[in-house]
Amino acid sequence: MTSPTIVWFRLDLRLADNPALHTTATRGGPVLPLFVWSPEEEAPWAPGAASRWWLHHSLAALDAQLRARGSRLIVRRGASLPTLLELVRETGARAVCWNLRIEPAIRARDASVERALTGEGCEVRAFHSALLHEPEAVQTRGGAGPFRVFTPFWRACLALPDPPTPSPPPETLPAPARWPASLPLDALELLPRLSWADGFRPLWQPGETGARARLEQFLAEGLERYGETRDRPDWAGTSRLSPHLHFGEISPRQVWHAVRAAAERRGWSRARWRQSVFLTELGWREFAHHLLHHFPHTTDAPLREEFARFPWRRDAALLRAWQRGRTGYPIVDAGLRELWATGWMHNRVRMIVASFLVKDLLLPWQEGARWFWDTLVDADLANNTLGWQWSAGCGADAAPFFRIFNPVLQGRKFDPNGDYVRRWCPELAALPDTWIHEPDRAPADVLQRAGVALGKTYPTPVVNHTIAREVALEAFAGLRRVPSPRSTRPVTQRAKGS
DNA sequence: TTTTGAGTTGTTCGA
DNA sequence: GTCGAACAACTCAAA
Repeated sequence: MTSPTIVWFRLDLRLADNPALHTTATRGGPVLPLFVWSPEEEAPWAPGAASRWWLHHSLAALDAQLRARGSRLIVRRGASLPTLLELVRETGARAVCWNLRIEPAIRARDASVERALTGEGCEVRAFHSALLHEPEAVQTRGGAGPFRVFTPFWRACLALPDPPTPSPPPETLPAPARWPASLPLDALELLPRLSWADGFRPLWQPGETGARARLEQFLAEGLERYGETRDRPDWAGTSRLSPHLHFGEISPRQVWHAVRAAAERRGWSRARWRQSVFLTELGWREFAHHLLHHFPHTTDAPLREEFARFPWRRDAALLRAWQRGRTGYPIVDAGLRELWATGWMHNRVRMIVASFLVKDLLLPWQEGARWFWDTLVDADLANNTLGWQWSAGCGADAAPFFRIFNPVLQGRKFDPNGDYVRRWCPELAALPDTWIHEPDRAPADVLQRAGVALGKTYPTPVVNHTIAREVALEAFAGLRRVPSPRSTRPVTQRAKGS
């Protein structure tokens, strides 16, 4: 009998389109599915509290699926390498397979694990499956380094051959003669001690089955009008696949090919589905991973170096007001409360609250990235880093610095009836539409009739947006006044009118 | 090498 | 109320 092979599950908690599992299952010999909980190795970006909640349920789902195929998930806790070596010794395994991750800390760890395992005479095989295209496969024509602008990056991706067709889940997985010990999932203590995550459960179905169901529902109901509906937080216009994609319960290749199949059923042209807004969002996920792969320091430091001397504020009270959804700007507060209650926030609102933190409050984007990291069930290092650097204007393909969201206008435009605000800020629910996004300007009698007492039942604005905008523009302009050390040009004149 | 066109997601102001 | 222009300058990617 062939010796057993360990399949080391990480962010690929699925059976279908899982090359590490597929390769192992097809070559015969017992399969040992393993998950190792080693958050210390991911520091300083170990999974946050909301991610742990998701991970617990996703691992339970994976174990159930494995058991349906005569297998099971071995759960261990501790440093990856000694844990793997121990299992190798216990079982006589001769090979370890996994699917690659691109996070800097993980890449470094995997490299040393691979060296050590190989040194012990263990075969190691690592596969790409987290992206449509391997990071090195997407290159500028001149070979002048990685892409830093989304549009040409995505054009280059679309010019590549379609990503490989996903493999089906293995029908059976040969079991070892004797199963090695496994911790019960609860021993990992992934679930919160306090019951703050109770609100998550009815909204999400972690695991491969839930991911597939979510995708099918979106393809049936959301794909057609995604371009128009995706910006409306009061509607369910987005796919909500992000946590499933993050944990690898579904792969971008599966999404790609499912979109293609759905489009072909509807007779869409090849150009139409490949250039659809939804697949372009998958392109942003690719781009985020591409950037993290090539610029690993950007998780903590701005890509545009001049932003390192930006005069960010340090104000714990302001930060706390933002985190708790008590800024006095309803669309901002609604978003942050949705995040707290559900572990997720609509993409449009993520941009609004990010712009508000960075440009209205002048708090460092890293604080926002940290908060999202701890509270989002879809917290993903590549996407989170890209999103925050983009919002702060310090990233690769960043928003121009003068693009400062007006939270009142954004609210009116994307939550025109105030349904989203009323849902998450119920203390404002009785306000008429006219004032729902701007309660501090509502006449006193309107507030009274709606039962709103500003400063008591709902906060007065923590900053005046008009003034905050001016201050932010001035601070961003200050970055330009100081020439970079290597610059030989004269100091740029301030724009007229200042 | 130099040049050229372009760049997710916006707001404000003035006609 | 609506519409177009201005808001900066820079860097990227490709010709």
